[in-house]
This record gives sequence, structure tokens and C-alpha cells, in this order.
Amino acid sequence: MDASVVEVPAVVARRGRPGYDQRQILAVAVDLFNEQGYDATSVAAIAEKLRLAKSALYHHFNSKEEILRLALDEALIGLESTLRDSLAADVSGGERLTLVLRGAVTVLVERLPYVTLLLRVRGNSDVERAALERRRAFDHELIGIVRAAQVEGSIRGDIDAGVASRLLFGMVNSIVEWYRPTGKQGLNDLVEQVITVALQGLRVAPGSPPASRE
Amino acid sequence: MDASVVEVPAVVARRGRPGYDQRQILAVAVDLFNEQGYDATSVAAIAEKLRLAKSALYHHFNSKEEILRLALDEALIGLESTLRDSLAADVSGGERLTLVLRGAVTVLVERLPYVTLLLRVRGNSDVERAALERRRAFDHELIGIVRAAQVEGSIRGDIDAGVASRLLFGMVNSIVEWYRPTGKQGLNDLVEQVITVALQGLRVAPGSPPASRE
DNA sequence: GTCTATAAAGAGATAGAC
DNA sequence: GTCTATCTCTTTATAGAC
Repeated sequence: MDASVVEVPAVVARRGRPGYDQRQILAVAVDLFNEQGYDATSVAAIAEKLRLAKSALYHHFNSKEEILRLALDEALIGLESTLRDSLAADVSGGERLTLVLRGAVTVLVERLPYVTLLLRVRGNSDVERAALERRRAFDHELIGIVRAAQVEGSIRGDIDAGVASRLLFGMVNSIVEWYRPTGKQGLNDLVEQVITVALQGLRVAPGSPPASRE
Repeated sequence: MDASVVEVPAVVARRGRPGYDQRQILAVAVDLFNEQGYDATSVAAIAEKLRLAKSALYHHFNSKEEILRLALDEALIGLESTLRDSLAADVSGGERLTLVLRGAVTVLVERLPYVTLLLRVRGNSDVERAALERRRAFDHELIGIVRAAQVEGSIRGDIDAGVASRLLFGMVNSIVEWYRPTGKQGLNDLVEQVITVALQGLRVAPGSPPASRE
């Protein structure tokens, strides 16, 4: 369990003046950013959803962009942390790839709104460019892990490591487009299905039972 | 070869007053939309890139949103067309899945900027919601194709068809994030690599030679 | 087909009271 | 910690001349 993951209360603004803290406002703002896009979301819209005046938000944040910066940091810290753990593990290259796949899916689901936002950043400001730079460094490390698994012979080596890595983690990242949280069991099922499709493909496994009808 | 695919001239505004047509303006606008996001791109920025006055754009389009509508249509027509062809083909379920994978990658690359834009639409206006609705219908058909291949036994059936389809085409769609056109050979290579990773996975193929070092 | 000028609305952000 | 009121800038879009 990670204490830094936000749990947004189902009803956040029940009473007249809830007195929000920064994390609650952040969670509401990020939800709006993900629904409409960062640029299409006005500070007025965030305030309205919170039932606050616009100016009240500027008590918690210096600017709209600072909200974005904190949100992106939430995603990047999670991803960088799971990458560090995977690199530190004393395992084979193939096992390290599985570790980092598992870790990426887990962080993505546990910090879904923040990672969703990160994956949509385009580089329109210093804040966005800084986040993109950290993401590029992360993606670069992933390619190294894929290449090591290839050299070791754990995964096929006839596909360029950069292409393989981008396809694999493109698949992983696409999860933000459709996955909605269900609980711990749902997360575990998802992780296993992603690993299966990513590393074994959809081809019928040799010696596996025939496809079951639904 | 598809005559409806835009070929943007490398230098589009060399002379003082080029006298643009709608397609040239569309191509430039879509490039900006993809660089910065639709909402973050002002009509003034499009005009500036074209070295035109803002008002000149309104001679070609009734509104900024109409530019978006035409661009999204370009992507959707291509995708819907390849889907129709795949459904009409007299082949097995497994072959149909390969066909539609190939077709989707091809359209995605041939109409890269338009499909890129489509994949980023959030539903902020009637135009965006209409495009999302067509995309949902397309995605729904894909799930049917995946399920048919499962029932037939061509691909593994122990993974939910919806999840499998979303992961597969999430991988395909992620290509817009990194692929840059190289030529016909590059396109063919990409298609084959995607099919390989998508349907066979990265596991070392049984009986395949060991990974080659680079 | 393009221009200059401008209208009307909405954006992010601040001042100062409570 | 929140409010009302306001500033300044930018936005989409239009009017009308060339």
C-alpha cells in the first residue's frame, strides 16, 4: 500500500464550506484535466466543481500550472520508483523485464488519473517539457531492459529493441484509455493478462486447451 | 495508393501570397493541433504559420471546429473503410484478425496526423462527441473480430475478448506516439513487426535461432 | 483570397474585505 | 480559507475595404 496515492472521498464537498486541503483540490482538478484536457479546463471550472470561488484556489496554488506540475510529479515519482526497484533486483534480464512490466501496470492503475495526465502532456510549457524529459529518461531505461533480455535470449531478438519496447509499453500505457478501478483482484487479473498478451502474444499456446466459448 | 491522403508540400508558403486551398490549410492546422493540442492551438497560430491574417482562414472554414471535423473525418473514413474490407473478406477468423491489424496499422501510418488527432479527442464538443461515437462503433467491431478468432481457436481464448482487443489495438494506436514516416519499406517492416509482437508475443519462438546481438 | 480593425466573450490572476 | 470585484490579456469570430 502506498500512502502517497490519493484516495478521493466519494463526496468531497457535502457541507457548505468544506475547507479543502491541497490534495483534495489536486484530485478534483486532475479529474477535470483528464475529462476535458488541461488546456480546455478553466480555473473557473475547477472552482465550480469544488463549489469555490476562483480566487480561493489561488490560496492553495500559485497558478494553474503548479497544479499540473504537482500532478505530473505524482505520476513520475511512482514510475521512477518502480524502475529503480526493478533495476536493483538481482534477477535475470527476462525476469527484470517481467518485473518492470508488472510494476508499470501497477503504478499506472494505482495512480491512474496522474499517469493518464502524464501520458497526454505535449510540451507546451516549461512544466510540461520538464515532465516529458523525465518520461523520456524513463522510456530510455525501458529500452535498455528490453535489449538486455534479448541479448540474454529470454525474448526474441529479431525485433529492434526500441520498437519492441515502444510496442510493449504502448500496450501498457493504453490501459489508461479504458481501465476503471475494480479492486485488488481486478488489478491482479489485469496484470496477469497484460503480461500474457505482452510476452506470450495471442497465438494459441503450444499444448494449451482449445479456446473456451463464452 | 489512396488519392485522398494529403501530401503536404515541403515548402508550402514560399511566395508572397500562395493562395492556399482547403486541404493545405487543413494539413498545417492538424500538424499544429498534434504538436500543441487542439485547445492550445489558436486560430492566430495557424494563420501565423501560414503567413496569413486570421480572417483569411475564415474564408476557407466557417470555424475552428470545422477544421477539426474535417480532420477527424479523414481518419475515420480510412479506418471504417479498412474495417469494411476486412469484414467483407472471405477468410477465417484468425486471418480476418490479421487483415484488420494490417489494415489499421497501414491507415494509421498513411494518415498519421489525422489518426493521431482522432486518438486524442476527449469529447468537448458535438464534433468531438460525434467522432468518439464513430470510434466506439469501430472499436466494438474489433472486439467482435477478436472474439470470432477466439471461438474458432486461432488465438488463445483464456483472455477476455474486450481486454485482448483493447490491448492489441492499444499497442497499434500507440504507434502514433513515436513512428515517423520513412517510406514504403519502413511501413512494411513496421507492419510485420507489429503483427509479430501482437500475435506471437516476444517470447522466443519455439525452434527459432538465438537472439542476435547488434 | 487576403487585408486591417474591432467586437464580444472568456481566460488566468490579483486586491482587499471578512 | 473564502468571498466579490476587477485587471489585463487572449480568444473566436465578423465587418468591410482592396
